[in-house]
Amino acid sequence: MSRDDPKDRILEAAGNLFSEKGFSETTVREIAHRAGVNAAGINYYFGSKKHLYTEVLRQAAEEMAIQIPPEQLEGLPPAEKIRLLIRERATQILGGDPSSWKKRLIHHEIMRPTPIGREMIGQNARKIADRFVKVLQEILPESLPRHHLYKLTMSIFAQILYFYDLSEKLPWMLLDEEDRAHFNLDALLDHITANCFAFLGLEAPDWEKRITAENEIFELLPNKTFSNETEPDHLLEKIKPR
Amino acid sequence: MSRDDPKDRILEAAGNLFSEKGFSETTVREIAHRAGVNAAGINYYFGSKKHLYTEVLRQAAEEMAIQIPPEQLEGLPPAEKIRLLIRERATQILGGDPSSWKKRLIHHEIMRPTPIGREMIGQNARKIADRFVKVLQEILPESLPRHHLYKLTMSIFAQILYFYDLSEKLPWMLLDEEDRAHFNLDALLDHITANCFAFLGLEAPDWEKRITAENEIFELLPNKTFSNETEPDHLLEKIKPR
DNA sequence: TTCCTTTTTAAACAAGCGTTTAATACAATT
DNA sequence: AATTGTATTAAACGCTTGTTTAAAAAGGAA
Repeated sequence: MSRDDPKDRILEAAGNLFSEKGFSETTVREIAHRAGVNAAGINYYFGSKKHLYTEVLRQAAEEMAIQIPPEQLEGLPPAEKIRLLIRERATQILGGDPSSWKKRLIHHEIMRPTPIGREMIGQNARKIADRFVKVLQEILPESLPRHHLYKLTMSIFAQILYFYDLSEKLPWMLLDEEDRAHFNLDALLDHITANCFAFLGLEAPDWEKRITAENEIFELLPNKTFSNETEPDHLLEKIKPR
Repeated sequence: MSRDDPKDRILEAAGNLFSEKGFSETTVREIAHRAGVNAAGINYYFGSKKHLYTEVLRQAAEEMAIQIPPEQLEGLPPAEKIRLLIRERATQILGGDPSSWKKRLIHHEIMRPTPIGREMIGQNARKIADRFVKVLQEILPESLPRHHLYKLTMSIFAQILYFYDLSEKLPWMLLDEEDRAHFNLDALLDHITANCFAFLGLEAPDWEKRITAENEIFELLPNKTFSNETEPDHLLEKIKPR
């Protein structure tokens, strides 16, 4: 991971460009230029543009696969498990280092899959969804058909992904500066959770009290930058580096 | 709109290809071939590939702008207004002719805007969102900050868009053939509405009774293929223990 | 040094792109 | 039938793409 290894420089440049403009809009010459290497170097190190993309995508998927260890959830009341899972996903996608290209790339692949990433993302999404469904089954009556659980899970994913997507568009969506400040990670997480809980007929837990307890768990996640002591980061600032 | 007018044939072919593969992945030669004209014909009729795209996009946006006339909403209880608005959006995006490229193209532009379509879509989305917010304001206490209304509106949009997106991915998401059958327009609309109502603390209306009344309104919308003979899902009744 | 391998580069390559050109075919009007 | 304006086409243009080539540079080991 050294800064002057050309291979790493290429990966870094490619990750940023691919995540911003997609595969086919990004040219190898552009990547090479940003990485400070000759265009031929990309084929020298990675064989082809496609191989480079798969490698970049692999790295991104790796980071996205990090999750709360199942043992941490053992024993908790189901309602809190749900909240933690929602928070895990939201933190994974809405939180963390906003300048990291890995989140953007995954989001890119979800929204418009390339043949290269389709399967990789699909399997991953399926696994995460099943984790939600399993917890939901603990709460809801056995008799409830499974598709209801999937729908609710999809609703949660939808909101997380869409709010991420929206953060770039807030300037024209919400003109009011003050309103925009309320679209930060914490607020959105609470909103999504409240939405889910209301749907399930659960009492909304006392957030403030929970948050300190949760943070003990989230400390363990390497990716976390979930701050609740500082004034919450404004999503807008966090996302668009340029 | 005659079938043998080359201009219309180009528009039709371009609409399909653009909506499937996006702007830059689609070549003018491909469009020309599918339209049965010479590649030069595209520039002859539309000036350039970009001009063709804007024209195609304009047609798509036109269809998407069709909405329930505001007079139809006058006098209805706010809860029903919301349900109608949700239904309007869901029908617009999830319903109708699935083979029509117009929905796909708009969805494409929302998910990954091109410079050409960004503003067009943005203004439209803003208008629709404000319509939701205005109705929500009738229900909720004055004191409630506006950003809550926007968040809820975004949640509704998120679910509609995501479920549309998901429909292509269901084969790997839900392996079970039977489960998949429950992801139809009616079921999803009920799910989204129930979700919204639960969040607002509203009683879920009696769907069956409402649906006949609604259809009188939806008859007026040209785009509708909303079937109410199928058994609607009583998601809320089954779930809500409160 | 010399020799051999690895890294880096400028240049060229073939293919595909959107677009232009100029010649042709068509249709209607005179 | 000749003319005029429109529609259509094959061919070519200029440019960019990803990739290859072959030569130069760099780096160690002997």
